[in-house]
Amino acid sequence: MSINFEALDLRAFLAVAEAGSFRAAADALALSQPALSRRIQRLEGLVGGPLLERTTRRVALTALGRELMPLVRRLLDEADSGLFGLRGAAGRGARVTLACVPTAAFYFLPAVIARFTEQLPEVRFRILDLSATEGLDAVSRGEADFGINFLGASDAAVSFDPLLEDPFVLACRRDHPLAAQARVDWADLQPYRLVTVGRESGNRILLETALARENVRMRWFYEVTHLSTSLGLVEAGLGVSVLPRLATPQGEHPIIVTRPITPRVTRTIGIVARRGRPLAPAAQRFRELLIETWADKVLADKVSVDRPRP
Amino acid sequence: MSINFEALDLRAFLAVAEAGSFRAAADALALSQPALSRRIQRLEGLVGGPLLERTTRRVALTALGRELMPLVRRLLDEADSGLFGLRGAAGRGARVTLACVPTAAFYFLPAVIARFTEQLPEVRFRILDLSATEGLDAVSRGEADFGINFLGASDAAVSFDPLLEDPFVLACRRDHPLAAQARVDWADLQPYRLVTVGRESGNRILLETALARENVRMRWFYEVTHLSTSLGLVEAGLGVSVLPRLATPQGEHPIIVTRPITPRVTRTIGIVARRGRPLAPAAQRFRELLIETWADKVLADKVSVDRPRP
DNA sequence: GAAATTGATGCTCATGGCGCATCAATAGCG
DNA sequence: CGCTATTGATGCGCCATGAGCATCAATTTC
Repeated sequence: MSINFEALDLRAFLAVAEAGSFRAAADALALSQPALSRRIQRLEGLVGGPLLERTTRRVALTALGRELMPLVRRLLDEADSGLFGLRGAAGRGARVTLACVPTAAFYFLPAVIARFTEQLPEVRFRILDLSATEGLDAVSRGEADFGINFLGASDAAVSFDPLLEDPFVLACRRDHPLAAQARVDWADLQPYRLVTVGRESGNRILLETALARENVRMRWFYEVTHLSTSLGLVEAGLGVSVLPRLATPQGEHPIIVTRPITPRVTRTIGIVARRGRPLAPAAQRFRELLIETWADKVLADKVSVDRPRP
Repeated sequence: MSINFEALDLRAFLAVAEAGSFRAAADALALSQPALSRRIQRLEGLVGGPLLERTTRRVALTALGRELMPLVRRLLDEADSGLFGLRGAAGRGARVTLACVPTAAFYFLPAVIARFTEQLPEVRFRILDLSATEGLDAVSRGEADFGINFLGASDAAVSFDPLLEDPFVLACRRDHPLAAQARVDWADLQPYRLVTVGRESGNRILLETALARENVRMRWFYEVTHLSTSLGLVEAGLGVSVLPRLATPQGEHPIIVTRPITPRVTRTIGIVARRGRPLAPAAQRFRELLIETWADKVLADKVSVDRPRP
């Protein structure tokens, strides 16, 4: 039969021996005096005899207690230095590598990285600013600990934890006729030249798939490689653009405004990570902080889109 | 901040590592599989990272887990051998020394020693068969772990835990006139020759003190050193005797009978132990068993006669 | 002798740990 | 490739445990 002590039992004994008082020891361990008294009694039960000789005014070790002291010191020293060393190894010098679509990177990461750095200042970050498909590949190949992406929900090799629903919106100049409307229909966009990203872009694929379901065809006049270039052309007055909300200017912009489009088309942004492979401690910790920070801000019901391969 | 692990956490981890299976490890530790799974999760939380990489069919240590293994082995080995060594010291080769008045020794001890020996067969007993005053001195001087005595209740140097109230009764031959009565008064004893023990005897002192309060004088014809000799003289027909109930034959005796005497005079038999000095583990254990065995058989309400020195 | 302080204990309540039921995932086999 | 058996994880309910509060008896100091 093994003896199932708790570290707190040993710490209680050590604290009493060093403080010479149950009350002082209780304070040192953030316990009440009765709680500490019971811890000592529990240890005495485990060991099989009294460890302390005490009156209401005096505490001293018994012979058995004196015999136990070096063992308790050794056990706690080894446990503390060993476990702290391991916990430190989980953090110190560690690097978290993330594959993020750019819009997500700038929106999600700064505040969370700031919080994280308060707790584990030595962890470094490597942020792969990639397209959605490239980011997904990086996660699948193990080149990134995890990614923030809007693709992956139907990929069996990765898990997908949604963070939020990001709607596609119209971006146009303030003096554009459509700017006068509080919201626009997809049909309202027909008369105007549209600026879009390339057809291999994840956003483009997503949008066109959604619009096909709504029986809507878009007239693309300008095709660019990056979403930020889209906004440049809109600002120059060459057309309007349909962009994810997070890709548009946050807050007031002197020239560009955004308008919601109905019927509403959204993309789900979430955390993608390779299945069956635990994250390194620092990455795991960061992931938890990310979810903790943004889960409260989910704009729609959190949707579990993680489904097994057929 | 310290890490408050439990020995069971460490044992769970070790068991899984050795068994290669949560279920097998759970069996080894007499836990259910879910309980063991949670123990592992708890340890991973304490350490700050995953210790095991597992699917439903395969369990392997992570790098962090491999790093933790030697520390866990060392901690548990040290704790187990150290604590078992101490627990053994509490039991093995131990000797319990008791100072008992003879009547108590034969009445109280046999059954309890039998029970005790079932649990700790290697503990030896030394029973000092002493008079009450000698027994009290032996306890006070530390020559005995504790004593069973009817003196000591008002002695500040010892604690007194009552076990039972033992009344003084009349012992006479079956053919004696007093044997015809169901009970006798102290006055009924006046016409007869009394056999008693020496005036330095604790029983004698106790009895005379009690009778003085009842305004009763005794006519002692025979004075002997031991209570057992009293019974011999009664049996020989030389007189009657007043003895503690426990000193008289238990059960049927062909020649001697006992009769209760009114008003009732009793002595309180209890455990006396030196104050402020914890008992050695085996003695403490025996004392607990003694109380446990006999506390249920207290003939009168348990009386707390232990009072502080003025 | 009174007062202050301490360790132990009774009591209550919230929490934690366990086992059961169940699910999803995995591996083996046909 | 589909089916089956088994496993680790999780939700849930229940019960035991551990904590703090109130209080007591004992000790020490003044």
